[in-house]
Amino acid sequence: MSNPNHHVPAIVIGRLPLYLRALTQLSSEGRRVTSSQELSEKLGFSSAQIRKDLSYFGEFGKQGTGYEIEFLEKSLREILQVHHVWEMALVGAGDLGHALANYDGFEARGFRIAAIFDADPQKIGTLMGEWRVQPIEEMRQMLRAQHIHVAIIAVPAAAAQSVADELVEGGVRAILNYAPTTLSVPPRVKVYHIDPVAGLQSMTYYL
Amino acid sequence: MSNPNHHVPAIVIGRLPLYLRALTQLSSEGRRVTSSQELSEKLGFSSAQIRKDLSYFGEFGKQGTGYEIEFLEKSLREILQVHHVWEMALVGAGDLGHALANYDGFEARGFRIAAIFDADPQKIGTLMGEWRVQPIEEMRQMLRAQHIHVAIIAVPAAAAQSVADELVEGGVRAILNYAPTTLSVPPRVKVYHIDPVAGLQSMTYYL
DNA sequence: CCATGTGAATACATTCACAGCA
DNA sequence: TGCTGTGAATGTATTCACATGG
Repeated sequence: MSNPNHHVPAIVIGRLPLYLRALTQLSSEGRRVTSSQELSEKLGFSSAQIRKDLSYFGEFGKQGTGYEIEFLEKSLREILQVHHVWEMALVGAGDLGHALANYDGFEARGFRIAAIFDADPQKIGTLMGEWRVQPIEEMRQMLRAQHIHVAIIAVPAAAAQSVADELVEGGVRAILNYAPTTLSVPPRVKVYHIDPVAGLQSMTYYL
Repeated sequence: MSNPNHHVPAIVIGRLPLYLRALTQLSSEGRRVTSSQELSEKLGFSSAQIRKDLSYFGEFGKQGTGYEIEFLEKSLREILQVHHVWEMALVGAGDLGHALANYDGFEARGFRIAAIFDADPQKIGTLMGEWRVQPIEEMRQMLRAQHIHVAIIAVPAAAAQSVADELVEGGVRAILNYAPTTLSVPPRVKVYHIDPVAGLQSMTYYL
């Protein structure tokens, strides 16, 4: 199947960033060509799965040879739309917000923090990394003015839903949610939830 | 199926922490009883799925009534083995490590940081939250001495694999990995990987 | 000959729909 | 009656295995 106009399962989309990450690592090691077999070993998915996943989007490999790393990397970046950089709003200037503001891994992978917001008057106007913390009251209009469509929620659980509502009002369509609570948003808005404790709990089951 | 000695799919285990989180929220609101329907609305899974997931472990509800929240909460905590608190090692005293050290959401959900390690001589001996940063050279024996089986990796990608190797040597069997790289560990060791950028990339696909 | 790309087969997960019981 | 618990039915995902072509 090489018709890109076909429905691609969400679970496949979720693996593409991992393929991309592995390819970037390989190319940083100076490698030029790889195979579904090698990626399989690095990532822990079967080689057949990798080939099938890629086949949803076209034919990227050469039979008998494998995949040209740079080409596949570029293709995946375009598929995931991270060939250009997305400006993000970061909401929450606590410890987590601070760590995210200082994280240097965003830009190379397609994201950049454009503004930081918080509700606490004590924090507004202070510097966090290279940004000055903005009042959340101004968030909606700034999102609109700067055409920001991606945001990170790093506020306590109790505040997360109202922040999400504001983000949606401001035109945000992708939310990375660090608050340990389920958000309700319109269907056009995507939410990716990060809950480290849930991850830990699902491991202790096996201990 | 009410025989607990049956194989439970990993995907089911992964949802239990979310059920638990929702139940804790409900009970903190003073609620005593809930239903698969209500949990379904709060969490976005179908009610049939919630009932079937729970049925792997026994019968927790009353027909015609629903689930007694406190009882189901307690049962899930026991299934996930978070009815007692796990001591954790945190490796990496950077910004992320700092945020994790100050995070107050671990303890109520079954985890506590017991020690923080770093390789940077500048950081060793300094205070981070309530902990003094320990040299990574001493990590292995401290893990053994304190019977620590759970750890968090919050170091740069380049250092993550060697940290993981040390953790495994020290007897750790569950690793929460924040480094953007795949770890290779023996099969008895569980790894839960957190990659916020991968989450963002899987959302921008849809924008 | 080697590794891709892919239909077909298998395995797994979710939903349906209803019997059974408070 | 109302909601659980669960076999059966359906729907999805993964793996198999091989034709294809560099």
